[in-house]
Amino acid sequence: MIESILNNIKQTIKEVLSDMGVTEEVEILFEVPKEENFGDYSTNVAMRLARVLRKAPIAIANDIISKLNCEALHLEKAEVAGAGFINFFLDKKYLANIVFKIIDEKDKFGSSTIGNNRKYLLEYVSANPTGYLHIGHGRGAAYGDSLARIMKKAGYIVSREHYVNDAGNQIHNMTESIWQRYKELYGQPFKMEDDYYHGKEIIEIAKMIIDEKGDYYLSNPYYDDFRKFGLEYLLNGLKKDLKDFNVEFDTWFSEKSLYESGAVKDTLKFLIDNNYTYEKEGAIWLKTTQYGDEKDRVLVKSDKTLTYFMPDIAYHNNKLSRGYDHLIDVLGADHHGYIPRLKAAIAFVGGNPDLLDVEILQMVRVLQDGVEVKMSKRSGKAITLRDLIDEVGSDALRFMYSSKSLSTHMDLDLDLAVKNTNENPVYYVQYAYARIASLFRVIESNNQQFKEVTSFNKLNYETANKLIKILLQYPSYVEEAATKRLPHKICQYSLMLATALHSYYNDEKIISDDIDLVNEKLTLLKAVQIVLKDSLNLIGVSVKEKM
RNA sequence: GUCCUGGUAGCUCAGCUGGAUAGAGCAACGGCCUUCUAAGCCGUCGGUCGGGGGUUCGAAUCCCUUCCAGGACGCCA
Repeated sequence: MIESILNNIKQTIKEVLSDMGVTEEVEILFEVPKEENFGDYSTNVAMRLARVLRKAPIAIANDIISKLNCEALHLEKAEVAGAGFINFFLDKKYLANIVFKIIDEKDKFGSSTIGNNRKYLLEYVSANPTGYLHIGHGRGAAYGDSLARIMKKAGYIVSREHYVNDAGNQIHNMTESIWQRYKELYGQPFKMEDDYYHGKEIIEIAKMIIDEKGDYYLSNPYYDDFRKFGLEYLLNGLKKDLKDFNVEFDTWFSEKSLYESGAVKDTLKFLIDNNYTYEKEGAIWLKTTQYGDEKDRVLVKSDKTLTYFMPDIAYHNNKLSRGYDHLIDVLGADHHGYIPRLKAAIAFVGGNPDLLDVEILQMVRVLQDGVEVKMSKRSGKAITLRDLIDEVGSDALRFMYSSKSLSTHMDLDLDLAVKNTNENPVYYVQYAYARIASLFRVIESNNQQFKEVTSFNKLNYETANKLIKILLQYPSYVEEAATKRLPHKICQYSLMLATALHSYYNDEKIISDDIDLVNEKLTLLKAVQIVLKDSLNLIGVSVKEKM
């Protein structure tokens, strides 16, 4: 609706401009002005044309608006302001129709086709199953899951994937770690190497094995059983934590399966056969510098074992073969240097490096009592995602993560998050929803019947307009969040809508004896509720009927 | 040393494809509940947009330079 109004205005301006003798293509952009007095939308096209037309921007703007047919364009008025802005004031009554559209479309409202059904593979979290998830994983999880939801709404086809590193050296270390802890629990000599996993979960696993099999492994081979048991336990824990965080995946892709299918071997052979590699100092190197990497990278170490990179190439090759239009990897900032070699690898296996985008999330710093709490999976003192979900709650945590852009170095104040949860803006938004829900309960207990209206006759457009204007903007927020991959836009939007709701609620008495007016207001609020719920859902946050 | 991110109000952060007087939440201060949920509303206070140059009608936004902070520069994963 808003799009069609703006498109019509754009079209009209284009015609006016060509009458004025502007031959070149000019981009006409609309933005919502910060200041309310500047109308609903504005454009700076007159200023952009000042140089081309050699004319004062204000004069150009005046020329343009004198030729606009406001009524046909659903405009209350258009005026020139400032240095040459054209401000448009839309017809409030016409805009109010958005409410009926929302009531009609429900959670489909805000959907768009901008994604064009393009198929995306979104990989995120991909945590090693060697310990519990930490706070950095939480950020990637919240981002990836929210982005997937938003992109789907915007018309992309999105597959969500978690890569499971169940084959490499880290699993060996995990197995050995359990073995050392097992021996420790029996008072035997043990040694935890530096690169072993020192978390408390490893001890828990050793205890569980003892519960089941006692000291059996002190005199029998432990390796395969420990490996299997540890992997299963940790992977299940990982899945459960993510599920409780409202984070979903379509596929859990096993690294081990790449070995079993021969994909790793085949990919390596392909690279060698095509001369993309060379041998040096007993190792096999991939010539990634050919594609702008700062140095070549080892695929096969001199001890004949593979680097992490090698199966990862096979993995990305596999992704490419599955017919996606685009791949997105969400990685931590510590993997930044990994991107050039990954893109080079994609080029070597015959893919287009531009098919892969890597979204980098900056580190999360955890503060407690004003000092940083270091997190390290190996030291075991890390604050886990599970701890936070239990203490802060999934909703509050999701909102906290999602409200900041990925590139910001995020500070998470534990004292604030845990003790003072009502300072989290998520409650502000949920409260807006609950307040509306409460109104419907009151109506019911009054034995009044709420009936959705299909047109407004008594509604005060002046007070309702703020809400309506924000409802109108929802689709464009979804589109922007999806195309620019910025879920925090949705947080901002939900806060905006909640603010307008609270304000409206305070200004207007909703329930009165005038049942027609009550029905009109409640129809409006019903629409607000739909959009609040949908926007929160996009960032994985639930709504509450009562608070 | 090279590369990536940041540096905006006391704190946490938006704004960054150049646009009107730089925003929000929290904190601080002052009002608003005999009326539908006060986890709310209304208002006040608070800024050399890290510093310095440049580009132009116009710069928080683009370019150069410099300082500070975090991260990466493995035959680790």
